[in-house]
Amino acid sequence: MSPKVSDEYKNQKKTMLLQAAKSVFLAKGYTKTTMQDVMDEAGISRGALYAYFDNVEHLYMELLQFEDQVNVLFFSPNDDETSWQQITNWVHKQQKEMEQIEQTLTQANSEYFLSIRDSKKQEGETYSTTRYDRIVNALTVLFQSGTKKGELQPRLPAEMISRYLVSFIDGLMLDTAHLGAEKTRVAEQMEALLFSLREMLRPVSGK
Amino acid sequence: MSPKVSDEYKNQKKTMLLQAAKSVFLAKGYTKTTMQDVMDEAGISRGALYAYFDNVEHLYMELLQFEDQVNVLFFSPNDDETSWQQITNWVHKQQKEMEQIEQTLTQANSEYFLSIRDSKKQEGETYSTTRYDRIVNALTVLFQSGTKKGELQPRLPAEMISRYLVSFIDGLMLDTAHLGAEKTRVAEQMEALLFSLREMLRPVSGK
DNA sequence: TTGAAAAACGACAACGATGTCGTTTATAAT
DNA sequence: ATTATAAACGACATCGTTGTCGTTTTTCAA
Repeated sequence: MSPKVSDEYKNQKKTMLLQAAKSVFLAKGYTKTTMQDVMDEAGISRGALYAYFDNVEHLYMELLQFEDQVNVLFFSPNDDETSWQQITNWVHKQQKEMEQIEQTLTQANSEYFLSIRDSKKQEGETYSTTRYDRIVNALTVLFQSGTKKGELQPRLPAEMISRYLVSFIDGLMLDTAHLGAEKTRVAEQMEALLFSLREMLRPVSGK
Repeated sequence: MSPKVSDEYKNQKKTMLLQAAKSVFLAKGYTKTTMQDVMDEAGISRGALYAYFDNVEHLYMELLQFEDQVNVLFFSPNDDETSWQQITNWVHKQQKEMEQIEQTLTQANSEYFLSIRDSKKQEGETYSTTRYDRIVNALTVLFQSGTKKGELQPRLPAEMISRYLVSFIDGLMLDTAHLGAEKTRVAEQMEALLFSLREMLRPVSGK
């Protein structure tokens, strides 16, 4: 008499299921994906899948958090690069993501967040809120530390610039998700973004 | 022996159905809306509704075009205002829309366009493409005519600025649609936008 | 090797939505 | 009034998805 599999086994299995789910979400987006799809993709039974996840929404939620976990690391304090370099790096990373948007959860993410509207009004503090705040905050901190170090001389409040930046990226991602990277001219738009950021942040030259 | 109702009657009825559909879409968004919902809202039978619209997607498509019809008028050539005034007017109009985003089809629009992904890849020229091009073009023309009149001295290509502007607006609308206008600080972000536009377009002062 | 407990299975009932189609009702020309 | 025709109705068969639950299989400790 005993519990039957290690907790590690269960974690591995869960991760496998999340991988299967991810490839379905990449192919079909969030809204059109069903539990059935995930079962088929994972080659697992109905009962087994439901033992791990209650429904598609929970499934996506867990996948999202799992993926976010990986991406947190980007904004670690970094003294090798100037603040402006860190900013342009981040911007280019976003650009890369858009240029291969088919291999990205961007579209599914948008669908997911849009679908939460009803559930959200009840609660108030949702993961999507937290997520938005987190990224805005990370950028704000970056701008502020750059300012303290004398590398930036912002002409607008740091937080305002952060939000502005996030809005632009979200919009370009959305448009690119359904029109494609060529149609939206991702590369050009990124130039325009950097132009704007330079005007807002005034990075001191040479730094 | 004869046809039974005037073609005008049918148009009126269609418009009524579109109104009913609109109020459902406002309440439930695109994805969650069913033909049944529209029947209930319109107080009409199944057969009648299907006589006018094949399915939800067609229904939304027609609604979208109907609504767009109304909004085309904004960019008429206008000599009473400077180009910069026209631009700020447009920006403020967008702001208004976001501040009452609950009464707006913004959310449903995003859902709708995101849901088209599969159908789109086949065709290539979809309404969403046309729509994007139309707005980009309208803004580009506005910037160019302002430049010719000597009211603007753009530091980037007009079309680049247009796309950039559209991306930002789309992003802020998306974020506002699921976080609310207070959370995203719409008003502040619009300030930041105007700051950027001023730097990009260099409107000559006094004009 | 055995047996208890957990994990995996898959049949099934229930639901909600879809699109069709035979029937009924309303319209307007005769 | 009559009648041909179209509009409106709503019952119905169908489909895909969901979540459950009794059964079978696997796992590991004793």
